[in-house]
Amino acid sequence: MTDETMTIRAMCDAYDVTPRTLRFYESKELLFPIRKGAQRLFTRADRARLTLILRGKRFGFSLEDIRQILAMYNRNGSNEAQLTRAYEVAQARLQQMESQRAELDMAIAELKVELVAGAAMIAGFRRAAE
Amino acid sequence: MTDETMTIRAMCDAYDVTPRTLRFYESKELLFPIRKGAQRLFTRADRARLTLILRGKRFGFSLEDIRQILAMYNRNGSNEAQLTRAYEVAQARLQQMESQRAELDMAIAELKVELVAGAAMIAGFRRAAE
DNA sequence: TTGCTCCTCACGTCACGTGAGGTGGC
DNA sequence: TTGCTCCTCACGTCACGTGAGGTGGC
Repeated sequence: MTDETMTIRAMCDAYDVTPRTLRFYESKELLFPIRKGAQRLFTRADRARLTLILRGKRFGFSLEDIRQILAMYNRNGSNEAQLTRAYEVAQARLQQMESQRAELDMAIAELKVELVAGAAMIAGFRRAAE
Repeated sequence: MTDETMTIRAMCDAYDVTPRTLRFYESKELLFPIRKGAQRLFTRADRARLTLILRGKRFGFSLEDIRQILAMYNRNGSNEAQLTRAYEVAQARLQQMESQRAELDMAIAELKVELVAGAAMIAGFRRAAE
C-alpha cells in the first residue's frame, strides 16, 4: 500500500511553494494536513485543494475568496444558488482581469515611448562626448 | 501673483489620491511639501514629482525605486552613467511587464474555459429541475 | 458655539519572508 | 555527537486604510 501522505518538503518540491506558504495556508484554513506529532502530513485532499488555491491565485482571487469557494465545494456538494453565485464572482473577476490587461497594455506602450526617448538622450551624450 | 502652492485637499482632487497617500509619500521622502504651521503646502516641484511617482507606479516600480530615480533627477542633472543605468532598469521592467502580460493572457483564457464549464453545470441543474 | 479641514500617532491589512531558538530521529 | 528536517513564535515588509483624539480659523 503506497503512502498517501506527503511531507512538507515533498509538497514544496512538487508545487514550488515555501514551507511558510503551506503553514500560512493552514493557518488561514485553506489546508488541513494531519499531524504526526508536530509534523504535518499532507493528504491527497490537501493536494487537490492546493492545486485549486494556486489556480485561484493566478486568477487574482484573494485567499479569503478562495477559502469560501473551497468551503462551498466541500459542504455537501454545491447547489444551484451557490454555483450561480460563484459563476457571477468569476465573471466579475474576468472583467477586472481584462481591464487590468488593458491598463498593462497602455503602460507597456508608454514605457516603450520613454525608452526610445531615453535611448535618444544617451545617444546625445555620446555624440557630445566625441 | 497666483498662489503657487496647493493644499492637501486640492492635491487629492487634482491627482485622485488620498491624504494618507500624500503623507505617506512625504514620509518616504518622495515629496517635500513646505509647512505653514502644521499644514502642508505642495509646490509645483511636488506636483511634478507626484506626476512622475504615479507614472512610475503604473509601470510597477516600487516606491523605493521611484525615490532613487527622482533623487537622480534632482542631483545636479544626470550623467551618462546614471542615464544608462536607469535605461537598463526600465528595460528589465519592460521584460517583466511583458511576461506578466503573457501570464495574464493565459489566466484569462483559462478562466474563460472554467466559465464555460460552469455555465454548462448550471444549465444541467436547470434541466434536472424541470 | 458649530463645522470644516487639517494634523499626528498608531494599529490593521494582505500574503507571506526571515531569523531565533528548539525538538526528533537516523 | 553531528546533520538534517521539522517545528513554533514573532517581528519585518510593502503601500497604504482607518479610526482616535486634537488643533486652527472662518
